[in-house]
Amino acid sequence: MNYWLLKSEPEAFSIADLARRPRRTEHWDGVRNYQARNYLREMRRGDHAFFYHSNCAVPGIAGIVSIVREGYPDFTAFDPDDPHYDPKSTPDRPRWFMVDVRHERAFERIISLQELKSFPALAGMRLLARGNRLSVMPVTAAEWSAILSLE
DNA sequence: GCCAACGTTGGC
DNA sequence: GCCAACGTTGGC
Repeated sequence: MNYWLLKSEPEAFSIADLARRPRRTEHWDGVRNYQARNYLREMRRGDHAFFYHSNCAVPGIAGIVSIVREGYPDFTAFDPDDPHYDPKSTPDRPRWFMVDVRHERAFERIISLQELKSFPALAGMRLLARGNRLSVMPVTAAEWSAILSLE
């Protein structure tokens, strides 16, 4: 099993929103960055991911989701009315992909970015790299368990 | 709201 | 293929 981190602005879609979806499952759409897209396509059913809240009062990790459907074309790219519309992505030649994620659990508290930064075991974490803007990224098994120990 | 960092676009 | 201009991300 591999580990990942997925960013979302909670004002747009939070971990609580995911918990309220039917079967606590939703597609993870709107990724429009090639590196992030490639990571989405590497995800396998049963992989786990942290749900990270970005661009909000207390940015940090809010809980855990699992991958329940592997990469398939992101249909929001085909919709001219969608904010993530991309005319260069077509059903015949889809450029962007998404996965389906299921809510596993929300943490009792947000493990804040500030706290992650202060934890030496996480010094090399991709999320904390200078200037990092990726919204989908891998997490190592060591980082995963270190973060769980902070909970 | 500011702005640093980064990715993408497009002229050449 | 270079690189300036532009748009976006996301912490603060």
